[in-house]
Amino acid sequence: MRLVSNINNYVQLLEACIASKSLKQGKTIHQHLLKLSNNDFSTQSLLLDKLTRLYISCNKPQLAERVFNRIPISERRNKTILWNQTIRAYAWDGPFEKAIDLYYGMVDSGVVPTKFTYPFVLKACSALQDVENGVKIHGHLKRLDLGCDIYVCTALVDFYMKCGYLVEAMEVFDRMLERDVVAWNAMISGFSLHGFCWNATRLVSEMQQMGVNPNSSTVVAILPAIGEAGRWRDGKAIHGFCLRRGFDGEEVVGTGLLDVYGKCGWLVYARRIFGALKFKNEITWTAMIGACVTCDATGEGLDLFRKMRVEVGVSPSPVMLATVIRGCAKLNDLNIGRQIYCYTIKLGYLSDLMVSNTLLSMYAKCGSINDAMRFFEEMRVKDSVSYSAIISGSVQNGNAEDALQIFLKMQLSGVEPELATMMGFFPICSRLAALQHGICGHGYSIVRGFTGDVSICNALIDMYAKCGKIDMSRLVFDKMCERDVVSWNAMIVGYGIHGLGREAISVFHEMLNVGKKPDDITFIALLSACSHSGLVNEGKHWFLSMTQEYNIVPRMDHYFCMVDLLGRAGLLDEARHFISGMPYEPDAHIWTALLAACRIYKNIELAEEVSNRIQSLGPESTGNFVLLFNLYTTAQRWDDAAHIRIKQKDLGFKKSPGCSWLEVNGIVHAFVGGDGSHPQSAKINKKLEELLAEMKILGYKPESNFVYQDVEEEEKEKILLHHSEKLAVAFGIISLKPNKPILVTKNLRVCGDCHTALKYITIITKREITVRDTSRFHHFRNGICSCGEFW
DNA sequence: ATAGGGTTAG
Repeated sequence: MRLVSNINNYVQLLEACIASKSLKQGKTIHQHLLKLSNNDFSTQSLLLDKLTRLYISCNKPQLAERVFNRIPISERRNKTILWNQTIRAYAWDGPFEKAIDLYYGMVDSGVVPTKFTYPFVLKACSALQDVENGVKIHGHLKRLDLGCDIYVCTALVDFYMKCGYLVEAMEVFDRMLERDVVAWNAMISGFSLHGFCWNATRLVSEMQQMGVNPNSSTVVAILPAIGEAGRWRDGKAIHGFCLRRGFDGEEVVGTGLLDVYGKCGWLVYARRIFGALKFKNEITWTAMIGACVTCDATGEGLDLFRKMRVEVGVSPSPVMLATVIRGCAKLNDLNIGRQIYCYTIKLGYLSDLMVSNTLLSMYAKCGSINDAMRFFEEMRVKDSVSYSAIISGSVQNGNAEDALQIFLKMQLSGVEPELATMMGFFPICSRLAALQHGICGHGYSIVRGFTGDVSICNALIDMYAKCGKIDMSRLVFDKMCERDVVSWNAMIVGYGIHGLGREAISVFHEMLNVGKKPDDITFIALLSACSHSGLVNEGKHWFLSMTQEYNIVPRMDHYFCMVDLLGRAGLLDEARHFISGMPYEPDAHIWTALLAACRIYKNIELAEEVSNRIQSLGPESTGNFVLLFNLYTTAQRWDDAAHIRIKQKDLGFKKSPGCSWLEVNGIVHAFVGGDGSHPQSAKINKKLEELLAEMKILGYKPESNFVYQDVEEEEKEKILLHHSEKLAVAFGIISLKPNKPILVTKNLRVCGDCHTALKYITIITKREITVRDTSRFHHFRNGICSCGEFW
């Protein structure tokens, strides 16, 4: 036969193709052979062997496998190397499932895998995060006595680490008889990947003690963890190490180092490294732009972006674009943001999920929630990041109801809420006082293992506090293994809004005792807690100590707290004096706090002065009109009251309607004053009539001063009776079991008449009622409110 | 080696 005589020629040709990796020529020969042999050269195992090798060397594992399978099984059994190399080719860039299938095929054919098989099949398992098969394969190799091989063990460590099975990885590593730098690096990059910076650095010193020198891969592996943890001292030490060992010229090392400096806020060093690098690739540029953005030099970052495009002529990658968009978000400049949006379209990156999620978050951060929402709806593919971004964006822009709806939709869509999603979800519950949803989210977070995270617990503390369950906040707080400043702050805020000033101060003391440094927010929380509990001396003391002992320069917010504190306590002159002593020009907020105090203590003269000040500061807010109007009506100065109302109307300020809501069986029911639209409206009204009659017997008199409309007395009584907080409470009474406490949330301060009426209602119904208004909780019980009339 | 979502105050 001609073919037989020519085999050697073909073998030589194929070998040449293998050596030069020329796929095209190889394929031509393959075609030729098929024709020649009438599709029956399959008996020629030598040729099939060469063809398999050719396709492997050209990274075409699928073609290789097909040819390989035509070799008779009896012969294939002896070709372990070909099995291994095909698996390796699959493990290199997929499809990874094929690598695992082929491994099982190999075992089923009775071929014994070798130490060169396992690293690749394990790599495929970690790429797929396929723990089940990985563990099974680990079992196989134990039986083959490969459990001590250094390459196999390194591969196992890498596999377990990449799949998040740190304990298993450590077990394998500990049992290794010898460890080279690659084995150590596998452990180190594993810890680094999961953010365990401390473990990673400890291993680096351990390896040095064992006489193994870290190489540049070790450095590259550990740097991201250092940067993420913000440990710039370690970063500097590694930088020094790199200089001594001459690693600093490598692009990859330099990129890692400048990234660490950027993340730690040392833009100067980042710039220096960037400038010194001889070779910069696109990743280096991206890292530098990112460093500028992180260090609040966004302008510089955008300049670099421009420079790179013009001078270097590199087209930006999606990652770079995302970095630049993050910069735009930070600039809070929608104009630049819209330009970059167009640029994204031009580059064709709009379908890149990461890029579009960044854009989405940019719209939300720039306060353009409508753009964000539209963009979100138009996204064809949405993942948990997209949902998280739109949910937290909506809450932050004051739209908790929409955020809740989107969260519910997310669940229907089958996208699972992740940690960051819950981070946005709990503030929704806080805002709406939706306890049932909050508890549900807490349960979910436990199941998903999120509750080990400090920030999640912080969000839980805040959620329970704002849903009226301060004891639950404390429980979460006490169970935390570690606490950051936010945890302490959230706890202090919680006690503060419940009027538990003493407890707030005691938590603050605990905080100092354990050596946690309070920040500016801690003091805002502490001062406002004092203010809500009338702890004037304590407040004054901490205000002084804040500057003197903790070196915190008081901001406008701190001054606001102090004015509020003095004002609520009735020390109007002192408050007035305090304002004159401020180092800043007081803003409308500060004056409003004083005006509110004037209303409580009925000081019309000061109120008028303050009101003029506010007017001279420019645009007024509706609240001020209401305060002043309220003051005049209480003093029965009807003309002045009317004058204020006319002015308010002329200037186009409308009082935003009072709205109260409560959660029943996981559904939030909202009521506006005089609202008859609720399906149960008739029952609610009937209940209110009954309550009114009983209240009157106990001595309740409707305080018609709180009705701003100019109508008959009888009509005023009716308006009062249908204030939103009363509607919500009545609905709570008829729809919740008699022993259940009622929690109502209101968008404005609770009205004075309602405050009185609710005390009577707790006597009549023997039920606890809690109202959370804009600034605090009112717990009504047996005719008494926890606020001690401090509001 | 670079990269999207996040908690506390007002």
